[in-house]
Amino acid sequence: MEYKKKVQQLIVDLKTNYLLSVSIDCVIFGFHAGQLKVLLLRWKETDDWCLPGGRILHEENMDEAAHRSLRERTGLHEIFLQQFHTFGDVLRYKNFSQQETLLKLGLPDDALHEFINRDVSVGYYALVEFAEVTPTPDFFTDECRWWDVDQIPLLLFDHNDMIVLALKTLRRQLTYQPIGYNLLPDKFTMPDLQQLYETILGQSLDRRNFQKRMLGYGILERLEERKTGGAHKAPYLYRFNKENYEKALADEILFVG
Amino acid sequence: MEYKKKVQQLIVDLKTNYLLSVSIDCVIFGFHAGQLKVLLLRWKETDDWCLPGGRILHEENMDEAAHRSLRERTGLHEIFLQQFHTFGDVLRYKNFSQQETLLKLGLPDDALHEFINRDVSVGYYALVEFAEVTPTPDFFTDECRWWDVDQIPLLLFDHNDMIVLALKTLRRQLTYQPIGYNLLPDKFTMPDLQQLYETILGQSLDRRNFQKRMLGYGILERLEERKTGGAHKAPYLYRFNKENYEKALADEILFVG
DNA sequence: CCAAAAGTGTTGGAATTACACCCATGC
DNA sequence: GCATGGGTGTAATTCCAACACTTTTGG
Repeated sequence: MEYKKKVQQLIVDLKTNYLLSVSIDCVIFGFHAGQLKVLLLRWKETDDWCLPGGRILHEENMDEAAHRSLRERTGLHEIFLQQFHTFGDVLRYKNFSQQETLLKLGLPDDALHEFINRDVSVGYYALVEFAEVTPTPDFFTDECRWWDVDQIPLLLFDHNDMIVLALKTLRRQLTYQPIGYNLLPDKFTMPDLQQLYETILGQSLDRRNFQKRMLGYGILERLEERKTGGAHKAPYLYRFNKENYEKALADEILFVG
Repeated sequence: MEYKKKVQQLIVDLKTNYLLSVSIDCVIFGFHAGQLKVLLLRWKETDDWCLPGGRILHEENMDEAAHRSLRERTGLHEIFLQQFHTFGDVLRYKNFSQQETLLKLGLPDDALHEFINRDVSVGYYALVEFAEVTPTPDFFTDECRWWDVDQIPLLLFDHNDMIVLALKTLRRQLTYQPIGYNLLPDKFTMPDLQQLYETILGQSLDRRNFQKRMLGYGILERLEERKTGGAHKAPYLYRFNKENYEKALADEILFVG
């Protein structure tokens, strides 16, 4: 069988070209229609969803491996990517019927230990611009799509835990670093930015105070243009001042919270 | 040669019983005489120092592996231990002459790739009570001792980077979580606690404001006793209220900063 | 009795929160 | 013209930082 052969080949490839015992999992956050979203993959022939992941080549930095995996799943090149935790429990492989999966992949039972080892997995989270992503499944999956962060189903392995912790880390980061450069389009309105913050934090903020605060950090440039087409008063458009934005990222000032 | 044989045995042991490609490094902080200290190991027959580390057994949770390593190096059982970053650059193995090391260990050149692989390393930091530690070298080292955190020499691998980042993480943690339970003896004075904070933060704090703040969090219990024997006015002794302390740890309130 | 450390409260300023009115646009 | 959302400033409060005097103890 052609397919079976390909899987065997893949396993050999994994064993020879990649670091053993370590994998990478990515929580890719996007923002659309007032909702924070996460990109998930569905395993072939199943209803089982999981996070996109990858492995590390022998001569490759771990961060580069994460970027590479992300590129493959989203088509994006320059993305904000950050390690948030490394998961090393033996029991990570819950919610997963190995037998069943092997069956579906058309593999013999004894391929089991070749296929799913006990790995340590390094969790990264990424912030990407929703509209620019082209979700792309990999060899083992046949669907890749966005899920609302508050409607995630039961995932394979410990991937639900990963999303929870990634979100927690993101919220914390929001309190000492600016966020938005990687989640919003180039030009955006103040209400857009506020909605992003509110969505991530899960609470509403005062419009006027929020604006004062954001402008106070000097990371925003107001453009001459306004956003037209809305049913109401046209809001100004803003753009991030990349230089000051980077400076704020480095300084780790207290932001919101 | 007896020694050589033992090394070969160790390598076999590593390859069969432990996860490949993943290691653990621990930055163990202690506090003594107004100084923050880190526990370092010196490689046999060299002046090369490095952090204590370990590896993960196949059926062992990563956190347990870290605890086990720590137990072996310090003799301590219940320690505060926290993962802070995972280091995955290919160039982690700087400041390290493999040739030289193999020579000193009395191993042939071709043992090189068996011995030092390119690993991903998970960094943990620990907070321990200085007085209760019994520093213990391992097989590859013949000295284990405390170093002042601001007098660390050039270490093997990327271990200097690890200490810097561990300290940075510790300082950040100090701003949203209480610290002290694992670094101070059971009973301590307010000036003791303040000195700890000042040492970690690297800055002096106002005595009165500090006390107000700490008492405000309700994590301290003042005892009837006072610390006698000092040349001056006897300060009160305090003890952490474990329950409230744990609650504060979980709540992640804003503390100092 | 003097030096050195510890105990304790108050006050002023800065930062944060709360809050209200006017303006533009599409229907 | 009206409903909806966007733009803007001020007053009240809270939080934090600065600060000084008294007490105890050993020498």
